[in-house]
Amino acid sequence: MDEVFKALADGSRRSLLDRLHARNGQTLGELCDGLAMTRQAVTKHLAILEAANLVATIKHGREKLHYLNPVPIHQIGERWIKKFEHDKLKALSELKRRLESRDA
Amino acid sequence: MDEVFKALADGSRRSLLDRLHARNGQTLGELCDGLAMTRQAVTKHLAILEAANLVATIKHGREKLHYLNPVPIHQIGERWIKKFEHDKLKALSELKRRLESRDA
DNA sequence: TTGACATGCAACCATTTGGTTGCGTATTGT
DNA sequence: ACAATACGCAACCAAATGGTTGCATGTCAA
Repeated sequence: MDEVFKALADGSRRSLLDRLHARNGQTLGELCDGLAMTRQAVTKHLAILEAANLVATIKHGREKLHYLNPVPIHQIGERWIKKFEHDKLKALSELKRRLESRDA
Repeated sequence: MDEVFKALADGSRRSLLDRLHARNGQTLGELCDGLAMTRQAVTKHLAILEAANLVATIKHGREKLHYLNPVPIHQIGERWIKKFEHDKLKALSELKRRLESRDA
């Protein structure tokens, strides 16, 4: 879980996931297009995403195809974010009350 | 948004949020209890969470009270995670198909 | 009033991170 | 056959990160 959070922490990596979401199965070269970064840097980012199980790859000849795996993202939503949604209003009103009364 | 992702990337910070979720409005000293870390380190983590708008603080005498703000967490769920949930099955089956057939 | 308590602030440190350059290797199209 | 293509690997680098120690400051209680 920590690996997934760390992988998602970087904007370049999130945009790589976005691009795979837009078109799945892209090669390394395709994923490099338009990026202000060397191919080797992109490789490192993809390796981190792969280690976090967010992308899966298969070699096809001399090309490497990258596939998005949205399951860990979904898990973060279910196992982590969900528990904070419950008390959204509760927490807000509690803070407001505290802010308004100095005599707590 | 990037600030929130970065803030959530650290396990210590996530556990601070968990502790505030369990009991809101804790002081710095209370949040330090049981942590294998100096008070100053905890202060830095809380500052990062505050900069990401994940906690709000109010000074009360010589103590500083910390309140959880779950809104940015909720926003990540809505604006980022949600769009990846849609094609969960689609992506999986697509990958499976690729893995099974070498002749793509 | 004064000592203990809760916190703030700054300098410093090691490690991690995100990126580079350079070179090697396998595959492919002509 | 061979040059171009697509990628892998390793060394290196600057900056960010996560932590520390030391000291200063404001507040409360006896």
